[in-house]
Amino acid sequence: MAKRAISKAGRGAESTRAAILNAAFMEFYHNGFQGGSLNKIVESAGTTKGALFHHFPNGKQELGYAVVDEIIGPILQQRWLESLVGSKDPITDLKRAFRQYVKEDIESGNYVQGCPLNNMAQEMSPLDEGFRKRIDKLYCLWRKTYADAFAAGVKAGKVKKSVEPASVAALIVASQMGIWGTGKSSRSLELMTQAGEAVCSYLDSLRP
Amino acid sequence: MAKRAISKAGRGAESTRAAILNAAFMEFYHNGFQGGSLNKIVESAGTTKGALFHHFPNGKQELGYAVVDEIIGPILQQRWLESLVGSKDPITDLKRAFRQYVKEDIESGNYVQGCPLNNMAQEMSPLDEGFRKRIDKLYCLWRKTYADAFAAGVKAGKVKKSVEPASVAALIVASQMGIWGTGKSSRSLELMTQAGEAVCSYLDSLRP
DNA sequence: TTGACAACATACCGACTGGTCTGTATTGTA
DNA sequence: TACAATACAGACCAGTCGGTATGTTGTCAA
Repeated sequence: MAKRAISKAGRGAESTRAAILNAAFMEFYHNGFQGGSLNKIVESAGTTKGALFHHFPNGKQELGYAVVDEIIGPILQQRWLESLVGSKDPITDLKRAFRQYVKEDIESGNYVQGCPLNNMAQEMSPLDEGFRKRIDKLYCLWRKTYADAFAAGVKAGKVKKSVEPASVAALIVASQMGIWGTGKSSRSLELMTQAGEAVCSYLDSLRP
Repeated sequence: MAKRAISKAGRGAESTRAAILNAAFMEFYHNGFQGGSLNKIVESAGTTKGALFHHFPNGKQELGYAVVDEIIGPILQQRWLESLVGSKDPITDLKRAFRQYVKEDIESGNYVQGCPLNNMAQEMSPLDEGFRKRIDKLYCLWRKTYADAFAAGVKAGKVKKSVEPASVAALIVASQMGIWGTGKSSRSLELMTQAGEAVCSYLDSLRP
């Protein structure tokens, strides 16, 4: 059998797909899924509807699913999960991550757009079961990674034994959703850092 | 000068406005502001575009603003603020409110649609400054009410003196946004109650 | 009784939406 | 070299959108 990925008519089949995917992510990130326009997407990707419906035959929905799976998922992985897997001291690592990313998103101005995953979740979860399942899968992974880290922290004596890893993980993830959501409507870096620091002091209260 | 509110041609001027407003709230609550359709709104309100643009000359935007100010604001007031103003023991009162409303929203099924204010905030804050300001005003009031209650709790000896009321308030409100957001994509009552209980145990850690 | 005006209803508009269809150039394969 | 398949481009489509213009009806002050 021939290698599919290399076959390319026109020029750069896989790169065209990637361009559409990235443009779609940006469009949906800024205007929402329902508000996002396929015309704008193909325009900013430098291609046409023909290409879009060639790579995503089921149109907008399939494109949205692909954005969640292939763009947002990996972002979550690298941003919040990678630094936690295998951690023996989740409190220290989480505090560092919180402070770093709050600072980063404020400086880049990205905080006004919020968290891409949360945006999709709030808008599309109630409207489309396919979206909901994909999004839920990511949030489950997110919570599980945190919970595993807390369980490891308990074993390593860095977290007090009375904490329920799953409960704490659920609260931390929820807090993150809320803090980044707060930034969107308040546009206040003080408020985001304030809430972030409150999480940090909560985390400190979980020390043995 | 004549009383304006009583003058009514057709039948029930003010009640027509209210019907449109309520229909708009439901439509936006279920489909988002951008996804919500004016045609659907007037249909389910049992009226027409003429009436809508008579009462809201600036169209969809003005209608959206009115939904935030006249529907969502009062809901927030009655649901989360009324029980906290003048409270001397915010920890007890907040825990009760959390448990009550988690239970209530699960039983009614409303939890799949999330918090109306948060929905609007996530979708519209980055896109429209008028929305953002109105929404921010409500969140500020929300946090301030909590912060005042915590300050009173400190004075009354029901909350330990080391807590920063403003920080704790910011975190609690953010957590609420996150918990109700979690419910939307997970559809898991266990997860919502679990996160809710984690908040309760966090609140307990703020006792003197 | 008679305007004047509020309170609608209805028909209609251009813009834009997601989506399809057909044509065409490029490519690997036989 | 012939052929089929891939990878697009661009025209086109029906439907829906928010919004407007005009018409009609009920109410009230004069």
